[in-house]
Amino acid sequence: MVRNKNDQQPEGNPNQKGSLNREAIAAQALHLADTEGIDAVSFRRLAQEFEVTAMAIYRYVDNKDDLLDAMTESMLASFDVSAQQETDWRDQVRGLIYALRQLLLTHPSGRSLLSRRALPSTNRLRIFEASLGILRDAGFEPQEAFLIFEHILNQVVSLVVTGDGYVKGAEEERRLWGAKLLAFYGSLPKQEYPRLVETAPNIAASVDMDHHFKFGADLLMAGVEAFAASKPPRKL
Amino acid sequence: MVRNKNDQQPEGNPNQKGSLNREAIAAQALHLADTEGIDAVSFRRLAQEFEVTAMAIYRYVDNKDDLLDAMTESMLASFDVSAQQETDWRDQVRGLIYALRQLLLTHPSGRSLLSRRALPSTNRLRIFEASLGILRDAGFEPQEAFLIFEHILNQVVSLVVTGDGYVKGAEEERRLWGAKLLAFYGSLPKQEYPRLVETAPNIAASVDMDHHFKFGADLLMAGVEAFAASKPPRKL
DNA sequence: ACCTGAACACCGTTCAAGT
DNA sequence: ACCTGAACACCGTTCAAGT
Repeated sequence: MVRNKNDQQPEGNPNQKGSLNREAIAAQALHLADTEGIDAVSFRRLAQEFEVTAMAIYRYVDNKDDLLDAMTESMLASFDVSAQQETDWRDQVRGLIYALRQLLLTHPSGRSLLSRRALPSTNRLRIFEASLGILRDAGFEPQEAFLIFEHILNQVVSLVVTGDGYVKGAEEERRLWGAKLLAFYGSLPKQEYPRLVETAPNIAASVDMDHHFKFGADLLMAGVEAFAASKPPRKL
Repeated sequence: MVRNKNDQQPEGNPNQKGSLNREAIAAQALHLADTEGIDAVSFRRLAQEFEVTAMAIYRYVDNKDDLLDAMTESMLASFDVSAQQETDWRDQVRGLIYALRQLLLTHPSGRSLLSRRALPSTNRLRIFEASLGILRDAGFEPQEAFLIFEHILNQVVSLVVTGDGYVKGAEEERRLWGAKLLAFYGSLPKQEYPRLVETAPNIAASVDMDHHFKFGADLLMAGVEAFAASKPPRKL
């Protein structure tokens, strides 16, 4: 290992000129997706970032699908599964939920990446296995455990931010969208849409808000626990 | 009304040559998305379908975003809100869940269309209002009602089919994907991924299966009811 | 009012060629 | 082994022009 990881990176970009490889490409693509949106990720744009031709990237990545796979792996490398070490399964599940939330806050492109139909690679398998383990040890059958895991994944993703296309650090954009939602729902005709007018502030607040997430996580846990309670008592 | 709706439609396409308008464009685009995938929807392709230039479509549709809005409206026109007429709120919510499922089975592109960040048009407002009404009348506060509605929407969408990119009538494709999932998860190293190997059949079965949906819908309802029960008793 | 043609700035991907 | 250049078949969108 002669090369130092930190030699001349222009303004914090994770690319080192001249060192083209799969990991670096995936990391750069992920960074691009998180800061400029998933649509900004293209072979031509990526090539430009590495000061190379678009075709050069095909040496390390089969096609666009494979690139998205690599990005997903790169993202999930930082996923924290330490929640496994809790003693109560409820705390383990809660830990998973909040770890996933943290991941999605750090990587807004996570929503797009995680909802692709693709065979998982090692990092994703690791998380999947750990999650199923927690739920199986809690007393759920395999099918139940799988379904509950899916349930949680989808719900957390939708709770962290409603709608696609958000980008890292776009606080201003979110605020504006929230204001737009409030104005829109708040000014609907009250006779035709009484419930929507009434709920306008809550809809607008859903744009971000920690309270919104906590509320949703509680609802989610209530469902899982209720399901557990409705089963013949084994452990719970 | 001189023109008959049914004069010479080539092989069941909902376009009548020479009658370009917003509704017809939206319907055709939706049909295209449902049968060939959302990516098949382009101005050039759509224009070809109507035997016209791509630019002609811009007379009726502002841009691609507006086109997707119009498609969403076209899709939601067929949404059945008759579940409102049930007497028990649990049946009302169940009715909504199954109506949404029916919509998504008919329109596989629904997943993509419904998860866009956009201001809703009349059909979507109608459904939103009706759903909030059901939940408010059941005794939930505005914020709770909104969150539960979101919860249900996301969960049903993810239950009808896991992963994006499916298309109408692609039963064969789904079957193949299920087989691929089974082979993949079933042949993972047992020592490293015991839970995944064990759960492989359930993961594969999630590709479709009515049982899978019923199971998920029950879990969903269990959560909503548990949340209702945890509140100070007003109606429930 | 409604449609066309040409153009601009993009895509993913293939293939033959360079070093 | 690794990268380039040119090409193909696509995109959304703008603008000036036709009838």
